[in-house]
Amino acid sequence: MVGNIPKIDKFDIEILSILRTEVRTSVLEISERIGLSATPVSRRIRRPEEQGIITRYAALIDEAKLGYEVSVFVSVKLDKQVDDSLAAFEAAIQDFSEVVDFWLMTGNRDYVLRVATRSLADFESFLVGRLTRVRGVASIESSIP
Amino acid sequence: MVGNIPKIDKFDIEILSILRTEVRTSVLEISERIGLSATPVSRRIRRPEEQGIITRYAALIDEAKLGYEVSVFVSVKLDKQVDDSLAAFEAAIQDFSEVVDFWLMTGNRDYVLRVATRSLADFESFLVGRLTRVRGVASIESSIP
DNA sequence: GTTGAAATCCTCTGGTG
DNA sequence: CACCAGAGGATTTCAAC
Repeated sequence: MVGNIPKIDKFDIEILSILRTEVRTSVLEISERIGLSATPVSRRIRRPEEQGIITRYAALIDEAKLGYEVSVFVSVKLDKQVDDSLAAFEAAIQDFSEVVDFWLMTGNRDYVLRVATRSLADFESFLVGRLTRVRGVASIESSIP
Repeated sequence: MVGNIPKIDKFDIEILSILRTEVRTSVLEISERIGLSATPVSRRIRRPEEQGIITRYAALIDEAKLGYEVSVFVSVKLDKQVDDSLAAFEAAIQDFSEVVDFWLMTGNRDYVLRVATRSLADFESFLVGRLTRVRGVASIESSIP
């Protein structure tokens, strides 16, 4: 069976909920919090890693403190004519360092990007100089968090 | 001066870009990749942690593999009448385990939430049973990635 | 002030009961 | 699953640039 949902018990859920926001919590501290010894905690962390439930460990960066003060949600609609526009579009935006995150919405030609730049001027030059020039882009709409 | 932008050199940028996607990379491996020894790498990791540039370390969970197959972006507009609705609303949604992420948009009464549930039925019951009942919620719109 | 190397300390992991 | 021992990595200290 494909797409099988692994059996997860109360301990696994507690561990995942801790790791979701505090990866650096030591195995020992987790074991004390949930009432287990270190060994099974270590095993219960490794299993979701191998199963691909934990896709990766990421450091969340406060872009504003680095001078990336402008953060924008950009909705992009793609041209319906171009057949391989999705793959091409995704490849293109992955090369843009300004794109922090992106999601493909239902309808399959509608993306939402989160874009971070140092200033509104940088954002606008990214928009007109780079994003609008990607093949297949039909229309763009921005909203600022 | 408030909001000062720290001086970041080439090494810091390289370290941050590694940590952004691969936190578990050892200090030794980072030092080999960027051509520095372990000591300065360790210090250059701690500094952005203390400055709040690295806000937290997070394990990214594949919700689909846990059976949370439905992931939805929800736009919520808040009622303009209620003065403290922002704080109340944020407090409320932080208690909802279904809310994976949320952002406050410009206009100050417009939130975007990312919601993950096990099924569309669960999502709908979350929507009508919990989210719409939060004080100050004026209107809701959903879009599915 | 920052680096580089060695010593210390801490934490993870594999084996045993 | 708990306990214990070995191993690997991170952090502190100190000398040098």
